[in-house]
Amino acid sequence: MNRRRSGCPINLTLETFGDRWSLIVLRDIMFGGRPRGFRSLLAENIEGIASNILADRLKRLTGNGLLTRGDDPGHKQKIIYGLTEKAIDLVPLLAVMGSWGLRHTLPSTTLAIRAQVLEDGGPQLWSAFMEELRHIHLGAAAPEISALAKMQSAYAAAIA
Amino acid sequence: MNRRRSGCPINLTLETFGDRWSLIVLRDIMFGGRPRGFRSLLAENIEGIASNILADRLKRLTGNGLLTRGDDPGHKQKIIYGLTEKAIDLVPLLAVMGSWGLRHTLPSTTLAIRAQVLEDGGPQLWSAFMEELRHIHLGAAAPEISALAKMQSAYAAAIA
DNA sequence: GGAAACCACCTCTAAATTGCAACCAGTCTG
DNA sequence: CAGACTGGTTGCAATTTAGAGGTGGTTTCC
Repeated sequence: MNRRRSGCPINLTLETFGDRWSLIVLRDIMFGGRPRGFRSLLAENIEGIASNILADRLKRLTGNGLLTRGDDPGHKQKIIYGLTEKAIDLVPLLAVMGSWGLRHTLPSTTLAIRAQVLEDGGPQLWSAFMEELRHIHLGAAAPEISALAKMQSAYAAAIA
Repeated sequence: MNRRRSGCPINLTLETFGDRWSLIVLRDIMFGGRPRGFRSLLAENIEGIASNILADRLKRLTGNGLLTRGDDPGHKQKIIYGLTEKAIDLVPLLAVMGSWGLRHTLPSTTLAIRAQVLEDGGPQLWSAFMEELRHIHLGAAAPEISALAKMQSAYAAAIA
């Protein structure tokens, strides 16, 4: 039972996912384009997260209402992690973090593309992306614009 | 020499201040209304930061170009920490974090006011706040609108 | 039907970080 | 010149992290 350090909303947000890995895990699920299993999250994470850290964060994030744990109908043992509305509501935060990183750090050109698309698209694209995530993770209707597709094509264009 | 985990802008941002205390320290200097000294930051921090942690974070943030260390002309020993442009550029991030905290955590009513004012004011008020911070910390001209004054009066109104 | 691959973690260990309380030397104030 | 104030530092215990390897069960392939 960890009592809260203070009732400041910024502090409470920080207490929820203000460590070096939680947002990385959320980012991977968010931009991964589908709900994800443990192995795929572990293998495809570019920062090389350790399996015990990943297990711990998935547990915490699920406990804090940011992730859902679902069964895979085709595999009794497999667990599928999906985003909740609370996590989807982090899209603006991730977008703003990406923008700051673009301006004040030296990101690799290919990995910067996603952040650049979100910055250029602005709040309107963020909303479309959130709709898309509700479609993917919560079963809502598919939106007209696919932010993920925009990022994909921007990435493909940059490589060519 | 810690080499970076990846070139993703979100990750790089996280590596810069993605721990439980860095943003708390920045928040205190940002909303404190003036450049701040060590003792004042230590004594007025509501989360009860420890002095060694504060010293470490001030060192790191200064090293990362987010804070400036200035002398106090009236006290040879005193050091005044101020924000750099890089840190002032975090206003949107803090605002968005505050908004998320308002919606998804249970902040105390008085401490939520600041976040609420920033949310209601939107990007336009954020810009005014950033101008104000440039005035306070970088010696730029004073802006017409004072976001800090808005927060103050909203706070006063809420108490009455 | 047996082997190999895949599944979500768990265990162990060492290293790093955190939190706490006490302490310090120089500086200004009454 | 005593006491309060300055920005820290030191030592220590507890927690967290990182890395390597292992576990028990499931599904797939031949």
